[in-house]
Amino acid sequence: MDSPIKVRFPPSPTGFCHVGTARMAILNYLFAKKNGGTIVFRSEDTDKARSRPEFEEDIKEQLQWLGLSWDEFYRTTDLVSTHTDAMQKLVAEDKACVSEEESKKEPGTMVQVVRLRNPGTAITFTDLIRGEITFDTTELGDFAIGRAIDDPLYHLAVVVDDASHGITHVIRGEDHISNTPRQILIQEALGYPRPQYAHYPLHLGADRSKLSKRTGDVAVKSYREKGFLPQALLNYIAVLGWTAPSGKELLSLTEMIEAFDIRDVHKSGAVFDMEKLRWFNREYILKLTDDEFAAAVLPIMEEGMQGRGLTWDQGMATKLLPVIKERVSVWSDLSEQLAAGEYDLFFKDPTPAAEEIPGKGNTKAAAATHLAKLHELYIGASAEIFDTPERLKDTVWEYATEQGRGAVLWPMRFSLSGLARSPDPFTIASIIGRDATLRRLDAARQLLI
RNA sequence: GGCCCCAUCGUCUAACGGUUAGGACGCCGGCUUUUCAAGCCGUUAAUCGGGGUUCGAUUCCCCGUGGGGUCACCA
Repeated sequence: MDSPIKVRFPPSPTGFCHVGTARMAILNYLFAKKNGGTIVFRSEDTDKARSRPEFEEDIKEQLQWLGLSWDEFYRTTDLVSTHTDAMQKLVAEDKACVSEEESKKEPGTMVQVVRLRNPGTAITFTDLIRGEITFDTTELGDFAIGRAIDDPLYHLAVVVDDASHGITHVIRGEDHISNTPRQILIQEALGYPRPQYAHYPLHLGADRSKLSKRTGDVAVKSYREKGFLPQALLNYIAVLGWTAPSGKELLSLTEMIEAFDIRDVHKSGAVFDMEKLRWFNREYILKLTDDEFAAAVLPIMEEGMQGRGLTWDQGMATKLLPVIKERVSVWSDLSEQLAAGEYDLFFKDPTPAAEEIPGKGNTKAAAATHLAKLHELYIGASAEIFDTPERLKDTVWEYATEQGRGAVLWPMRFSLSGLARSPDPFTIASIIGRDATLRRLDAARQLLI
């Protein structure tokens, strides 16, 4: 009977939750869930100077936002007495020693340091992702495991904590590969069992160096603030460095758990590609129901309208939803479009420049004629044609085709939008309605004479 | 520099000795009811180099080269 699988999320609360933290959590989560294991969230706060509660809070919050969870929570410092016991045991057995040394941080002052007496053996361990890895540990020397007998350092704390909690699998980034022999040495000195190790590659910045603040955005919170959907970020981070046997990229958390096998995690680092993340996000936006989409978009629009000094019109905004859906990959795109005034035309009449109304190669006189004709066709048609862009198109299509579509449609679109780039004229007309359409067509025509 | 890890299109990857080296994102081009967006279709593009092993290497081995990680009284 195998012992139950148990993994850990061991972030140190010395910074905000970044994508590397998320990646660590996702891989551990998928592995645990796939194998019926449990997860313990351990806040590694042994560095008292740099650890801060708000960082710990942020890490929990962002991980939960992504849809992840854990079964137990504790802080490394909760176990200091256990760490002290372990160090005392090592000292008593002469496997470690306490020495007085000159402080490296404050030269001149003497400080106590606990060091492991390194037997200098070769350590070989099997990595679930990379296979056998061997280190000659003599070069490590008698490395430090505590600042004092009651003040453990990272390596000692990790080993004692993992053993105390019965951790069976240590899944972490490859920056920990070289830490592994040290930790195994401590385990062996303490007589602890060795967990299974798996080291996954790191995410890289565009310049292929370790992803950092310098090489790109790393805070999960900043992606959240930009308006990325948690499912999309989660999916992208998971798939960047792991491929499901099916080869599918778009996977829900449930599907990922189902398909997960630690052996399918890649060996080499991958560049974090913002464009592809945006594509994932758009795919997830498209999966949203109309209600979910409206709930997310309307508040952003209201804020954007305020920013433009325009009166909020929820009915109009609601009619605009389909137009927005095809122009947005991330919510921040919408904020930017709003700020650029791209949607102003739906909330107030535009002020098109007369010279731009005809469009290239056409005269003002011709444009004025076309606008007059469009006005005539629409005013004579039944009001229901404004219900759909298709009917609005059908009403004038024959005329437009006959006169040259560009020559007719550009003036129409420009009169309605006042913009060189905008949604098509029929869509605009159906959204702003009959009155506004007729009014704008006529106003533009008058500018031309 | 020592040690460790890694190496297929621009990017993310598939191909577990035999494929016209496949897919995705992006790029570029085309189509669709003017512009923009979206959508659809299509094109371009890769096995780091050199030795082996083998009838046959992207795949196995060795050596280079390149990239990354790590060498704390941080985690």
